[in-house]
Amino acid sequence: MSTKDRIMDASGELFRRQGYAGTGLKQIVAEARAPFGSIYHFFPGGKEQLGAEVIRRSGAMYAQLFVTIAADSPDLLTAVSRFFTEAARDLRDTGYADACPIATIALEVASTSETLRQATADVFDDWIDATTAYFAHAGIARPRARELALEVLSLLEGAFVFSRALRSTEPVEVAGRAATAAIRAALPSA
Amino acid sequence: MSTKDRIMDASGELFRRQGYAGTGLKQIVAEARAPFGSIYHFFPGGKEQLGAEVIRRSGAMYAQLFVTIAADSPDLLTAVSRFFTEAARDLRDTGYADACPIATIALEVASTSETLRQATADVFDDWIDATTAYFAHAGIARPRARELALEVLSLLEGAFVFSRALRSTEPVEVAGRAATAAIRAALPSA
DNA sequence: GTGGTTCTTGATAGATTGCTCTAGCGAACG
DNA sequence: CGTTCGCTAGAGCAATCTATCAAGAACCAC
Repeated sequence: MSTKDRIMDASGELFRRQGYAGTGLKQIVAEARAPFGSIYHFFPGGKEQLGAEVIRRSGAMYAQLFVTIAADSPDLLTAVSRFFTEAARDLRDTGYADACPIATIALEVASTSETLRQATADVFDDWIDATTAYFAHAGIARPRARELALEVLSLLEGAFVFSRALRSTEPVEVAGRAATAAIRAALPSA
Repeated sequence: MSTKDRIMDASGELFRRQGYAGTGLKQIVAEARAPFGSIYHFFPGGKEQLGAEVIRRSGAMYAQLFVTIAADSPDLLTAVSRFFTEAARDLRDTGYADACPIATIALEVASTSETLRQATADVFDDWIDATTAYFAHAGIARPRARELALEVLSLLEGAFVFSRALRSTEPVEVAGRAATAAIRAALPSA
């Protein structure tokens, strides 16, 4: 794996777990087993450019994770249910460290760095649009599909906050059931 | 107002907006118009003790905010609806800076400081228990009331993440409608 | 007043931060 | 072989971080 990839992987993992401000560049190169200078070779814009690229890449990878799960699920409800179940399992298996790859950064930078805030906003917009389209494809009218997308994604992100702090999968599991219930109610008959 | 109170107020506001790691003690004393040494006079445990006390106090104040709104609302649905509407208004009025007082810290410290993680967990446990009791008092069976509490609180926290990043009140407004719909469906008849 | 306690105050230490800089390695190409 | 170029490598800089310390100010009990 290339040095740039190792730096981005290490950054993504550290940012996700301890945030942007809480992660030093020295810690990143140590984790990535990369020379310090390489950061500024690949990311001349410094920490902020690294942060922006990591946000966009991590966000896209997380969206892809849902696509993969949806691809081999028989229907929409199963796909969503599995995504929450998988998220709960990942949380438990990582000691409640790995939840949303960008939520921690999003809250940190929303009022401190316009560049990074924009990166998180772009990722979230993509997620919302993709989820809306996915629900619309299942027969839910567009405006309702968007509301439902925001509802399901909010349930996921909010449950992550509680599950990580409480060190319990209960919030994510409950949120998963609430999400499928909401979708089932919005689906055109049955 | 006492120096200690000014320090805690300033810390609460800064932690909420830019996180724990992203806020320096120098910045806190500047904002609080307090001498630097006073931090270590009132919080001998340093930044971590200050953080823990701010988390517990901010968490309790936020719970009190809901109690106040609920006190002069005719019923449960109105109270919840008003809380989300109020949250959306606060977000807009502060330039999308002030949302949950401890969510940013909660995600940051969940895997880095057991002391602070415990403080956020205690606050969240209180919120969940209080909300569960509030729903149970309205006639919803206990196990279902707890699930509903987790669902509503997750909707709120998740919507905060999106609203701050997207600089839009839409997520919080949609979450508010979803929360009231879920409660209405769980209420014993009508 | 006097003694004692609480609080204020900022200089300073020591570590760490993001970042810059230069030197050198090693493969590709004429 | 010699030159070039992408990348490695880490020493070092200015700034900032948390934390400590000792001295002074303000207040209370006696």
